[in-house]
Amino acid sequence: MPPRPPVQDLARSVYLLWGHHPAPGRSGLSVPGIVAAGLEIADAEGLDAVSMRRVAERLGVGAMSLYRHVPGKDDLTALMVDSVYAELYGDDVTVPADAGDWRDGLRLVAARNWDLYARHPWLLDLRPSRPNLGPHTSRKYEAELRPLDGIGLTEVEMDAALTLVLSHVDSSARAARSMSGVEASTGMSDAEWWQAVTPALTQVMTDPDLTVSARVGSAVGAEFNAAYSPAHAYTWGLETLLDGLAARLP
Amino acid sequence: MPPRPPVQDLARSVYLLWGHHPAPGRSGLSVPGIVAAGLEIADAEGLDAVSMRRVAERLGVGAMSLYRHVPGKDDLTALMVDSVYAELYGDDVTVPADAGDWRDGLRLVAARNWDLYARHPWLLDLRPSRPNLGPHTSRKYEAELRPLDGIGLTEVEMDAALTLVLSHVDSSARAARSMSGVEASTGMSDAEWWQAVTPALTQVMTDPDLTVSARVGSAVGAEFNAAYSPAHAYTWGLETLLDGLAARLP
DNA sequence: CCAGGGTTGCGTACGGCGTAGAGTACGCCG
DNA sequence: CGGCGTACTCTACGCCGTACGCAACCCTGG
Repeated sequence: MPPRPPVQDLARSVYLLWGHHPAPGRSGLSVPGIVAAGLEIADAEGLDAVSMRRVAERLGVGAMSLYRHVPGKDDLTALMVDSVYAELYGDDVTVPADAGDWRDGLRLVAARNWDLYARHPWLLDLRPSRPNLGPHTSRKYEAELRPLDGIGLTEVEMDAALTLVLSHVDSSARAARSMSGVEASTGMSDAEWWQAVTPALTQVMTDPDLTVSARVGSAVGAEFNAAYSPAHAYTWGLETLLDGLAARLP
Repeated sequence: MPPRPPVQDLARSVYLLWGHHPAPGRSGLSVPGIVAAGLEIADAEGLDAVSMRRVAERLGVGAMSLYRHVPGKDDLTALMVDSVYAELYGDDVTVPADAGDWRDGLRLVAARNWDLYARHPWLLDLRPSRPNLGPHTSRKYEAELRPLDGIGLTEVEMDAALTLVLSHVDSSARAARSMSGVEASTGMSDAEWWQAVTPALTQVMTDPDLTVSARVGSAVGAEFNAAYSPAHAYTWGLETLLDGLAARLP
């Protein structure tokens, strides 16, 4: 059982996210610089490669120097997340709502998040935790709720609807990465992996009950090797969701 | 860049999942025993508490002894996951399909997964990776696809529809845990956390654009403190999804 | 110009992790 | 009872996050 963090630390984390951080010292070290270094490492080598020592090394500084500016690794990660969320809609929280009707708004929301995952796949590796309360995260939430405002949903339903859309994007992006991108972190493409695993699998998986999944699996596999586009699964799921939401409107 | 795992290791992992493991040695150490120990630790203290040393300690054995039976930590985790999936439908892959029409089938699938997350919250902490190809995972997939068979969807759509439902359960379960359960791993309840964070947040979050999210946030918060049930968000989202799927049928 | 002191940065160290590889002790078979 | 193969364990390596205390620096007051 870890010791409970003092209230003061939680407050400090909030202040830090909202820009209350010390001015650069004599080595030029600053919170934005540290976050930028972390982002470069994460974008290039994945989340696991981001350690305090690596970040410090990239900045030409001792590992412990970072702690003058950032309380710890978790706060650094939170800062990184909040930082990339700034890319979504610029500073304009009305972007999704201005895209058209509520369906167009949600399509834009989904597309922007989809693209963000493509640029920063490490976002998919974050461990679930408390909500991140940074400024850009807040504006993201605001911007993404707005297209749902005034169309007949309760507040709680608005939140649930948005969550539905975002979690679909999340899982689609995960599937897409698993198909085309984990090579960067494992040194092995998805095709190579399947090729390596299939012999053992066919030898051992003799379960006669697996009729439907065998058919579906081979169909999906066929599409994979052909021109299967995870973007298609993403779009299909999104439109399905939107139809479901439409059925919930007055 | 980590070294790519030899093909042989991947095959070994598959064999291991499907029950090809050495007989217990003189200290009684066996793969099922190791997995059981890991599960007890994970259920009681979360996934982070499961280290090779802890598992070995619980079995009264040296840490390295585990490696005679299990190639490494990742394989142990995969075994743990496959093991809990056995709880879902027993050995009967027809359970969801027998629940009624396809909607009832998916409702049952969702409910069983929801309950599984309640029993084993650490499932939410798994890092996304390659699919787990164990026997119970395979039967899970089969069982959950069956209610979708023959209702007019293509194979690829069947897979997408199932993914939609499962990812909704996943994100709902995550929200539910964040509301009522992270205390076990952080030593602090959600209410305490909000209470600790709110003062700093209100002081710093003065963004005038946050109109909709302020309203939604406070509405959701009000429901939280009252009789808000994450189960409601789960049910609402599920029914929305099912309506959307219905609209996709011929 | 110098002295003092507070701030900033860093070196060392601790306790953890996963696990490679060499060493040990056990049980079985002859 | 001897010997041997295997099941287990020990030590060690290179990582991790970070507590602690010292050193180097800048800024201020004289």
